[in-house]
Amino acid sequence: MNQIRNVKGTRDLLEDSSALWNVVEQHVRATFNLYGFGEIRTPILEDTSLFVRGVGESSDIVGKEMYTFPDRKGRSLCLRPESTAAVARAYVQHRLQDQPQPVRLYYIGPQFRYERPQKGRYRQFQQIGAEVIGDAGPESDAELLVMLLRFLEGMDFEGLVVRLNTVGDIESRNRFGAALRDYLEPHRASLSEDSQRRLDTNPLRILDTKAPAERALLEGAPELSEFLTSDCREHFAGVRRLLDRFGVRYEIEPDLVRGLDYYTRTVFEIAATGLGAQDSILGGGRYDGLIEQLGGAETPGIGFAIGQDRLIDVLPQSFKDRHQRQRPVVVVPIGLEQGADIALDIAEQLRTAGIHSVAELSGKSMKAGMRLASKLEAIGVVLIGEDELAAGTVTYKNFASREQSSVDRKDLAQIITTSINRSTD
RNA sequence: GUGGGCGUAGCUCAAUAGGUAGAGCUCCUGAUUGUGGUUCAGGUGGUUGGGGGUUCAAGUCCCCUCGCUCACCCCA
Repeated sequence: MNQIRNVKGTRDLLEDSSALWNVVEQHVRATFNLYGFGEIRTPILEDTSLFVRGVGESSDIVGKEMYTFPDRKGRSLCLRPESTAAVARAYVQHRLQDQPQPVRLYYIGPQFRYERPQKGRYRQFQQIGAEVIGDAGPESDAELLVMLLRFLEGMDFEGLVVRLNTVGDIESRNRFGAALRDYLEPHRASLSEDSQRRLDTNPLRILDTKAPAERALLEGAPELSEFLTSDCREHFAGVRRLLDRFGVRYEIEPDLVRGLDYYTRTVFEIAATGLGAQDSILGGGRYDGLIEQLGGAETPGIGFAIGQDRLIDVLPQSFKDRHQRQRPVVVVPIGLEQGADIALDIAEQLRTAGIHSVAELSGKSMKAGMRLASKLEAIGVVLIGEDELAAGTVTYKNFASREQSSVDRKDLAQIITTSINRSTD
């Protein structure tokens, strides 16, 4: 019989890693709240047309990577491939324009894309994202990046550089797209199949090609920066001025264009080393036309998404060390009739005092209990046998010092607490 | 979707020119009846990813298939 296993491109996070995920998520909530962001939780299942309209038909995500299927009544649904479009949908649907603007939201949740898995790329992956909707100024762009860096630095990341670019507004993009098409059209035959298709659907995307021949050809191509409207130039200059003011390190990358069609003006990403080919840990940008595209009023917005799986892959060791899991006290009964009951009583008493504790319930030998305690890396064990039971005491053994003493049951929690505090000083 | 590498115990790996599967770690038990983590002894655990073929004989050779992994592509 063949074993049932997890679906390709998904994974189980066992205790060791899920603890780390939780720590990161706590750090997200703490930091983002500090900047006035509230959490939004949107469904994993959405109407397929949300992404067709929001992310764009010419994008690879919508074109070939979505988990799309008809439900029992034939409606086309999909597992969300990203969350910005869903947040924008919620903004329109719940009339969040009637809230004080801009609205600041963050989310943490799984996303799904049907791709060939590899290092740092999964079919179910987790994104941490934040969106600022309803403010068009460069201040929002800068503030978002400042928050992002505070978040990363809070986890001991060092030397990260933001890769920054502007792709202009719709008008700039259309003018540039036309010029790029005119330039490349004579060379159409020498372009890759993908690039030929993009020449018709979205010429901008050809800019980030890696094919050497195409890169060479692009050397002489018109540049996006020459087609920016004065508003777009001003906006980008504003973003840069503010980033300088806040000491954010960035590099301008003129060829940075992102794969989602909704991006306008500011786009950015941060890469990390140690991730192989999938080295981008986060990406984002402005999407001033998205809300309108989804049926709302003309409303600007900007956001980013962090790949949590990748982030955790490169999490600095010092941060992990600071968040090791709590070590328990193990309560071991010795040859008692109702040993498990009594062990549970004591463990429960310790928990009331806030001490992480585990009762040994197997009823095996005391040795087995002691072994369990060291497997669990316990800070100590509470032993209780006939003598202790009769005297109303227990024996507490501190594993670090190897000292043990007989203490009254009512004093146990207090004694353990002070011994913990002493060792962490 | 395309290409490379790899599938032997829970994990990391052995197995001479095809000869009937083994080690370390983990886990469990024990080393005079109430003391772990070290040490020692013993034990659990595999239809060698699956199917077919060649052969007296296949983990080993051939074919198919599945899975894992890395890269392209794309992106987080």
